[in-house]
Amino acid sequence: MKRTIIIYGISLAGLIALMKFLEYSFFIRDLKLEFYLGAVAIVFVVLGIWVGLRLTTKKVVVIKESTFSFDASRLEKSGISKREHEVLELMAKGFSNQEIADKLFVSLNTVKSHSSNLFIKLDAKRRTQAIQKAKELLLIP
Amino acid sequence: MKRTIIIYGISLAGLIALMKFLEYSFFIRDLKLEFYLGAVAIVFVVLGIWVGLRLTTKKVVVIKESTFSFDASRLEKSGISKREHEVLELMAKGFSNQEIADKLFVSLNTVKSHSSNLFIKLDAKRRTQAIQKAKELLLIP
DNA sequence: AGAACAATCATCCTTTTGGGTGAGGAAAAA
DNA sequence: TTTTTCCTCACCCAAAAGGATGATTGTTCT
Repeated sequence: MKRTIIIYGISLAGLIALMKFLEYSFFIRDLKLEFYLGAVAIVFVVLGIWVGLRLTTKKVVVIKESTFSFDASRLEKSGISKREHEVLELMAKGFSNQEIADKLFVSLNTVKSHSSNLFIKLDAKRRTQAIQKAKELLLIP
Repeated sequence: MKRTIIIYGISLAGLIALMKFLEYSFFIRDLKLEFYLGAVAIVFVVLGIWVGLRLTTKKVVVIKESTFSFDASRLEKSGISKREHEVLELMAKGFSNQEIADKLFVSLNTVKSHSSNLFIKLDAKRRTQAIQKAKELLLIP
């Protein structure tokens, strides 16, 4: 970030110096003003685009994280029920079965039942594997 | 994409027209050439930045999906060693500790040691939570 | 050379997870 | 009205995961 600002500042200073030089050089007398202005415009457009690219590089993550649409058709096709899906989401967030049970106001055994069914439907042996597969199938963000 | 090009083209045409107008207007005679050039440069830098932002917004998703760079600085900052990172990656793929041990040609106890250290460094109590946090920190894809 | 760290492995113990099985009630589909 | 599906819960048992602690062997930094 700091490097970007420094590079940009140096480039700007260099271009201003170039402008000063051109202003009093023989070019200004030979070429038309329009061409001179056009050249300056093009240079600064390129510079602006470059700066714009630099500034946006970091936004990538935020945009990607926020856009996830729950597609009901994908859920139906996998045979996972709503309750099972809720358990799956909390699992992926790193909660234990007991914590999930508390959040959903059901017993620990119920959560275990849901998770067992999930593993069968997702063909997984562990919860981490189930999460991984569910993410591949875009069932969870 | 097409709209961006059209909008940019129109803006450019408008600015060229403006330049033409200014060239023959009274401003050109009153103001110094330097100020005129400076104004043009600023306008085109802003335009360039705007174009640069437009061009990158749509590419965002593609870039995120395909390219994940392991940033060594992020690893150092988190205090996670290479071996621990390997274990973390295999964990996230859904492998059990025993499977990870087999893949890395070490004992089950070693994997458990690494995972315990990981949980401390990531401030997690379960492997699912560790995976979740590691993904947030971009330590794993 | 000594300190610090990474990687390896072990033992003991507790908690969590997962598999198998069964069962009751409510809601939806046949 | 049956049948099916979903949600709920229980019990038992086995496997996996996790916590605490300590030890050995290299490598790297001071």
